[in-house]
Amino acid sequence: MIRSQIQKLLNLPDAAIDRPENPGFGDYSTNAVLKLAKKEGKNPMILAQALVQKILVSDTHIFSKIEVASPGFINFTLSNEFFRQQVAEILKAKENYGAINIGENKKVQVEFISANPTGPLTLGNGRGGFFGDVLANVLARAGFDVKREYFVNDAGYQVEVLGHSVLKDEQAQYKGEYIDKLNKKFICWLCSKDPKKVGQKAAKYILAKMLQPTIKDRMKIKFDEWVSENSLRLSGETDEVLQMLKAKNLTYEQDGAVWFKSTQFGDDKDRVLITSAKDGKSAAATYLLPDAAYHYKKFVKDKFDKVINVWGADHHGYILRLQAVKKALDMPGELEVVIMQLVRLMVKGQEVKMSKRLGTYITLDELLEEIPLDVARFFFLMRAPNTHMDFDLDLAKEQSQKNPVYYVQYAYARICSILRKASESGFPPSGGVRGDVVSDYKLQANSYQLLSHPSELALIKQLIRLPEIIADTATDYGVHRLPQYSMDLVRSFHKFYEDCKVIDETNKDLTVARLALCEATRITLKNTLDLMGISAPEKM
RNA sequence: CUCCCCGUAGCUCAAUGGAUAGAGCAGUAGCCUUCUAAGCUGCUUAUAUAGGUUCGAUUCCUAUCGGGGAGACCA
Repeated sequence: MIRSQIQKLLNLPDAAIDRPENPGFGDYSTNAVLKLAKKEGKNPMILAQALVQKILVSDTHIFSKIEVASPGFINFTLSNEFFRQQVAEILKAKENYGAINIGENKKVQVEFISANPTGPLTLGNGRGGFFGDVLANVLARAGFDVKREYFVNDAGYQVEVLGHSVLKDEQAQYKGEYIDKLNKKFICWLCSKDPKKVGQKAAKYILAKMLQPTIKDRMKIKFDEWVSENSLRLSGETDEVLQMLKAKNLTYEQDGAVWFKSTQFGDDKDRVLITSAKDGKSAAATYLLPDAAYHYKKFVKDKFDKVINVWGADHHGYILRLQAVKKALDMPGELEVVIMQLVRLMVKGQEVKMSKRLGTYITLDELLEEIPLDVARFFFLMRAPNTHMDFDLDLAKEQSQKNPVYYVQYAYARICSILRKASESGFPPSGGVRGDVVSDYKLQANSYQLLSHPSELALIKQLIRLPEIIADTATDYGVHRLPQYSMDLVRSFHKFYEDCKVIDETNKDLTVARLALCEATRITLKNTLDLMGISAPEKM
């Protein structure tokens, strides 16, 4: 990565290296000196000048110009020669282009969706699902050892409520077609009239027949593990954690319930671990206890260095509680929670409360029946996690045709079309399939010199952003950067396409150089689309 | 009442405290005898309000207004 090379040259480890929007300020710039000058009370311009002198002395072929700009920026302009070399680098790296190793093979778990097995997936699950999936992709590319997990809450109060709902007794809450179906399906189980048993059976069915097919087949997301809450309870892991808390004297009993002293670890109030038996309900573990056991498993047993939980905004208040448990049990590793703001459902400009009880919701299945997966992914991925999102299915359907994903995919199809045509016209001389073509381009490395058109260089500058995009996204989890980047990238390609005719029988060297650039663009775009889980069509 | 998130162009969204606030869609004027016009080029429009910190604020702090979420022996 060029950024880290510049950092090394500056010998300022925490210097932020920018890409200025204004081309007059070079390809990269840094304000590091401004900060340093402030700290040391020196004149930033003088400091910057001195630093630049040192860099010039150290002599590098990468830059064509290093300038100091008021009030103390240092602007780096890279040489065209350097940019051209990058095309060859990309062709060499192929599908590995963009891969970096800031993760150092550390074990990271991304836990996402984890929707209760009590009904179909919602739009909010879709948003979090695509986000988590792509974040995991990016982390893997950044050199982490990534696992995706889904925590199945197949035990506890909500499963009992599900049982009541399927039984259609007076404590029923969930409504919808699937409940009616389950009611008929489990007629044999209904004999037992035990809401817990019926609920567990129904939860199992919902997971296997509704959630998993939607996630695997429709959303195209693969989880490494589906961890069952019930199995943690049955295996005794939940008890184990409770005993550890008790042994540390971090629990107490009050009003018949067992409490965790979470306030000792920064929480607002103490939390109940086991409810008291009252109002006809038996004592039961709250969600916190199995979740504590689950995180104990993540950090202590599975030895994850980092755990990233993707949650909906309605779980915000839960973060402190979980962090408290982690601290209380001295779990090693990092726990991070990404909060996805909720998706509001709008119909004709009016908000409709999404409610499983009222049956007023649009499921993810319904959405994905109306809208292609690529469109849905791009649509959700474009938005930063903390933006509040209004969703109107009719509008989404209407805008599906205008989705920028087509702009991106069209560029890919265009590139493939050119490469096909070139191969038909005998470029390069040996012709053949694309894989062979690439190796032929490499043989003609000197023809890269011919890439000098502003649109060609602008395109290369976009290509070399990919590793930086991956590094940034793996650091701040700003997954929406990817669709943004893909649009920037293809905009440069479309411009190049307009300005530079690739196949030119009268200038074979230039043609080969431009074909190499096309192939490098194809690789970069393909790798970017792969990260987003979006298909790369060779024809449109 | 307390806490969290958000307020940017007509609409949907970008912008590690940086230099001239960017895209897409919509609107509008052009560009195909030439590799895919699902494209390219031009024009038009924006930081909720009031203070503060800073060389420099869409970004950080305070207050106000407006929208969403949380505050249970629910998950």
